[in-house]
Amino acid sequence: MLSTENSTPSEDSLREVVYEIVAQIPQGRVLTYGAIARLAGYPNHSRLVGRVMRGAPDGQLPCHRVVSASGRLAPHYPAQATLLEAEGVILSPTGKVPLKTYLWQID
DNA sequence: GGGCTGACGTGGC
DNA sequence: CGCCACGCCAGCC
Repeated sequence: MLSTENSTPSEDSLREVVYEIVAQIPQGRVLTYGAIARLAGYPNHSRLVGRVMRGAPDGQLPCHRVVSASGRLAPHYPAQATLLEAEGVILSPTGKVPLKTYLWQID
């Protein structure tokens, strides 16, 4: 089911799991690629998560709620800042998301 | 099979 | 806070 997610993670393998997780990020909150990778069962495949997001259906999935571990927004995704601000997320003067405040912490 | 790329992460300065 | 080097690994040529 979910525990046996091991050996050769592929973009296809992660896609479904990643979508499930991203779809559950509360509005006004964000998650990092690394956190998603870990929740998916692949702590060292944050890059794969990013690859999946690149092909993610914007509009159907809140992919704008996914940022880097530094709070940096995704390159080549200019609308992200706007979408986040529309949810009440106040970006730092440098254009990054203050994870201290907005990182989704599962209670 | 070999080498470069990249929506990443961590640590050092 | 910013930049850089290094580690990471699937994907693509």
